[in-house]
Parts: sequence; C-alpha cells; structure tokens
Amino acid sequence: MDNTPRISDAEWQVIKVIWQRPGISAQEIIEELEHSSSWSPATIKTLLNRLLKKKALRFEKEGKAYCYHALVSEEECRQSESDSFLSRVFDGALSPMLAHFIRSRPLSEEELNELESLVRQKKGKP
Amino acid sequence: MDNTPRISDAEWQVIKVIWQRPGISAQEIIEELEHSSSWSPATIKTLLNRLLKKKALRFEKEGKAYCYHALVSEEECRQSESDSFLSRVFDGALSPMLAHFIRSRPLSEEELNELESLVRQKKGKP
DNA sequence: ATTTTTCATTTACATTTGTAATCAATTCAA
DNA sequence: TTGAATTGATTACAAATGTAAATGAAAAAT
Repeated sequence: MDNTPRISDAEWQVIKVIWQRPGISAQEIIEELEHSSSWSPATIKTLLNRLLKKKALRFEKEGKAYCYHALVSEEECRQSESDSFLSRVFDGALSPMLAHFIRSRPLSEEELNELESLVRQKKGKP
Repeated sequence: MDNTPRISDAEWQVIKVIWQRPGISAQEIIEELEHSSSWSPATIKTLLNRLLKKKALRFEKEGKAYCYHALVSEEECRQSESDSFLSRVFDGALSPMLAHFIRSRPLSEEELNELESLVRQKKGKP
C-alpha cells in the first residue's frame, strides 16, 4: 500500500518546516520561509492547501490561528523519494549509487568513520 | 554553468536506452521500450522530440533511419539529479543520506566489501 | 456597530509532464 | 509513376506544478 502522496519540490520546502516544528502556525511558516525562499505569502498558502488536499497535512484551529501537523512522516517520504530516485537514475542499483556519492563529494574524516562503521555493522547481520 | 537540462521521469527512460546504445535508431528505441514500458510508439516519439528540443539529444540521418546520440552524459545527468535529490530530501546532508540507504536496504557481502574499500580509499586522500 | 485588517479559501494562469492522435513527407511496392 | 506504407513533425489535451492575485469571512480597532 503505497499511499504516500507525491510531494513536489516546492511542497517539500514547506512540509519540511512542519516536520521541524509540528503544530506550527501558518504565519510562522510564512515567516520561516521568507528567509529560505523567495516566495510570496500567497504562494506558500497555495502550497499548504495542496498539501492539505493530498492528505499530507492536517490543521487544527488553535484559537484564531491555524496550526499544521504532518500526516505523513519525513521518514516515509524520504523512503518513497529515495525509491523513485534510485530507480530512475541508477536503475535501482544501490551500490553504484552509493559509490557515485562517495566518490563525487567531499566527506569529513568523521563522516567517513561513521560510514565505515555503518558498513561494518551491516556486515555483521546477514 | 549548470547547463544540464532538466530531464523528466519519462524522458529518463528514453535517454537511458540511448546511453546504452549510442547511435540507436528510433525504431530500435521503440522496440526496446515496448518491453520495459507500456508506452505507445507515439508517446516515445514525443519524448524523443522533447529531448531534442532540450538539447539533450541530437540525431543523424543514416540513410533512411534517424539515429540518436546523447548530448549530455549519463554522469552529468546523474550528478545533477543527485544534487537536486540530496538537497530536497536530505537538506544537502550527504552522510545522513548515505546512512539512510545503507540502513534501509539489503546489500550483498560483496557490495559491502566494495563500499568499505571505497570509504578506505577516500580516507587516504584528504 | 461600522470600518479596517487579517488570513484562509478560491480562482488564475503559464509551463511542464504524461499520454497520444493526426499531419506531412519520404520511401516502397505495384 | 502513382498509391500505400513508414515514420518524423506538429498538434492535442488533461493533470501537475510554480507562482500568485482576488475574494470572502472572521477578528480587531475605532
């Protein structure tokens, strides 16, 4: 049951803010996004409504303000985006994809250590 | 200079076939895709034309047939898709993204070894 | 209570995408 | 050489997306 809704690029920006602060009000969302984006408040409202329509969000009326909560988890959406990215761009082949990223970008010593231990850990369990 | 064109999901399917066999004819592309997809030939032609318009492909007339070549490399497109995926879904944070994939999917012993050695290798050079 | 302000809901509109049918030119067969 | 068959180019159209303005109802101010 893949009922995770398809979330567009712009919508991701918005729902991310809500994941970070569940129950955040529309006003606060707009303020937050006025920094990280160049959208007009109207645009942000449209995106909120689309996410509502897709059942990715719900809202609660807290007194005068509308407060938003996610109905899909970030983990869930990441999973589904990751699936689609992996199959589209790397034909579903995980290990070439990982290799691509490891090769193509700088990683700090710590991150490399972390990765190494993740891989080791994974090796333990079949 | 980010002149890599934006390639849609459906277009990826098509250009992948061309990367695999540079110089492939339209007819062959259609045959190839009739297996892996459920598109009508007309649809595939549309996608070819869109890719032409985006300067992602060019064609050569070999006698009667049109033969297609990519103008953007697979590596290039992977890079650009990867950038956009990473920043949209993981806020650009590489290492959490890698962790997500390593955790969430099965990897064979060999793949794990390969990854380990990639990481080691990377550790060598600062 | 009436005006003003606020803010959620509707409507707008151009572009991209998925999906395909039709048109037009070139080639092949009769 | 003329009609039939291929097949690339053009046109079609609905849904999704990016971007935002107009509308309408509720709250606040006067």
